[in-house]
Amino acid sequence: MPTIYDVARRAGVSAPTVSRVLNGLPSVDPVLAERVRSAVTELGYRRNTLARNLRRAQTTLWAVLVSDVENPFFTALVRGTEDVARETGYWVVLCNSDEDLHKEAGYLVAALGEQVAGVIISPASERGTRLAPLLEAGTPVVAVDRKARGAPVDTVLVDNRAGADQAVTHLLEGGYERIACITGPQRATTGAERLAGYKQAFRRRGAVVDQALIRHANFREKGGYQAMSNLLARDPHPDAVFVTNNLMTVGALESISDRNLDVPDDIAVVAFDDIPWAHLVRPTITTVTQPAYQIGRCAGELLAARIRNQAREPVTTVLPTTLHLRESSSARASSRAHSVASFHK
Amino acid sequence: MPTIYDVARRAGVSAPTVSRVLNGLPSVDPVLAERVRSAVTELGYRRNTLARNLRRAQTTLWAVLVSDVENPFFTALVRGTEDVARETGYWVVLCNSDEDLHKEAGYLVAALGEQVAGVIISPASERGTRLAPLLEAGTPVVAVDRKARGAPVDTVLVDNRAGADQAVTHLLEGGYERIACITGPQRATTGAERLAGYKQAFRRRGAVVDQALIRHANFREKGGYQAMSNLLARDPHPDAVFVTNNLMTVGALESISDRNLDVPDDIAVVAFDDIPWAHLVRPTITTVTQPAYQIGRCAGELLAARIRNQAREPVTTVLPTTLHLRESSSARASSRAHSVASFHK
DNA sequence: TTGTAGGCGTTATCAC
DNA sequence: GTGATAACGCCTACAA
Repeated sequence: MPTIYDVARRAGVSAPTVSRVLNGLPSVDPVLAERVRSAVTELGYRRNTLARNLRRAQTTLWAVLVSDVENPFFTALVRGTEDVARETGYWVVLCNSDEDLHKEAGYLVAALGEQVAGVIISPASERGTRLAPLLEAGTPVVAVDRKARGAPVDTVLVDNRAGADQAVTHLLEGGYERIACITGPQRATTGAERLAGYKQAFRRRGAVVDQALIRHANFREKGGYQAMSNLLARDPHPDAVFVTNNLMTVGALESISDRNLDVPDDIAVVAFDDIPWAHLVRPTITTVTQPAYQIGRCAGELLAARIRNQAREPVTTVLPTTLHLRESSSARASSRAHSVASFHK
Repeated sequence: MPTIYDVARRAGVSAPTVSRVLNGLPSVDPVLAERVRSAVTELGYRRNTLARNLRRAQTTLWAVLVSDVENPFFTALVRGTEDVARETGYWVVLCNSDEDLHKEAGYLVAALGEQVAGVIISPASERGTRLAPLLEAGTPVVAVDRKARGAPVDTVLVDNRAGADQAVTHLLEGGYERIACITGPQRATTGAERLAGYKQAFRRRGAVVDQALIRHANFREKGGYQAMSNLLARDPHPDAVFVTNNLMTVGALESISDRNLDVPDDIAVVAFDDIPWAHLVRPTITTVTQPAYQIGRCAGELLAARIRNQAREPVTTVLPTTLHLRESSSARASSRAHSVASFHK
């Protein structure tokens, strides 16, 4: 494997000059630069990234720490980040915290050790996620999807409260009365804020929130299933449910199906997050969708900007959600004929 | 940031001894080892991975190059690999070739430059994917999901031909006659082998393959949609279709739905790959499922084994597929009453 | 079992 | 604008 010295010898220059050409520094004689470039191609020289990393005390890696790689929301998000990374010359290391603070902590330690150029993280916990060591070491960090407390970092979110409020208001206006909420772990801000939006919708209409209809689960299919089963065991059971993420919704729908209940006749469903291939699911599901890919892109751009300028004040970008009305939440039987019609375009 | 020398000084030993303790080498006096360990914790020392990488001329990264990060098959596969990587002390760098040979080539060059410890790849092309430079540099490579020609590498596959044969035989036995096939790009072995299995099913029954019912698409939803639309424009249109991957199946189902055709009454559907949340889709889809997570684990284990022993002969592991009979392929009207019953458990 | 010496390939610093 | 020199932090001989 040729080194920078082999190139230098062949081009008749010194090693630092080769380095300058390789890094595109302007202060090099064009003639020498050209000699260097041809020497590089002749020898088939490739820069040793490892040596470069050591010398510069930094890699060209971004660590993206998501809560669940198998959740399509995060996959789409990562795709957005990945595209920005490619455009700006970075690699994306994808890590999966599994909503597990220990696993997450392990990855954060590793990211620090590898001296990654930056970290994008959906914190497993608002308070429990320890970003301080990274920040103290000067590693740029962007929080995504969820807030991180006590750490002034760039953040990309959606307006969870407003999105949830809109979804639940839609149910209230449809005539539903016993509207349950299946939300995520309390330590994640998404779980908390979507629950807050749920409550807000009631309050604005002067309605009372029934705490007995609120469940906290783990953002997974299984958690959604259990929470829904638990809710359906009540008498009377809820006539509608707002589920705060996509995977829990799948579980909730299974539970409803297992009891041979009909959506929306027996129970209406509105979900936060997109359900991939929602158009193939019957009935189709009303959702609050987030611009996942855009969130990832935005986080990537903020990270790239912070790497360029460490001093900049941290910013928080809030992207909008969209309520997609579909069959699972059509208005109650009394007024359904009218409402359903309006859902067909 | 303390270095190995700071630790050495504090522990009253030399730097190499610290290194030995850190790397768990046995030839260290237990007393000294203990002194080193406490010095490490007292100083909050963390090994500089970059320097280590340079010295060892290797990283602790695995590059996993998949054809489509947003395809749940690959996501599940990556989870399997990731788990093995964690168990063996590696990081997974996830790269997305997007079935694009140029993008793939770019990542392969980068992997070489970063001196990753190993590469797991689902080659975008049987012949076009250039693994030679990696292999010449001594980088362990495992091909996954698809074969790579001209490169003797460990490989993890499923029996695509048998799986496809089984699926199509099922349709033939159900009384379907004009069975179309939507398969992937010819350069990917999965596309070719599943098509071969389709043809094999016909031949074994002495039936004739109608080339006009075969379409090649890009393994994406859109490709499946277009191919299906094209097939449905025929008169008479096919009475069944075998689609060779999950995303194309989604597209095909959309196309069928757009024409207001009924599955399986107007056209039966059998898909290769699992459809996530297949149980929520109506009608439920008959699928040939692959053990995606296991494939990923297996690839990870082969990679770890090859890193330990470069000399070992390359092996190919073939995992089985499973045909899941569901509603979308129940036997034709003439005999449906009987067959449907057998599908309900 | 432990320490000494040297180098991995690059880039930063400083003269010139 | 260019080159000599040193250093990044670690690990692997080899010698003791």
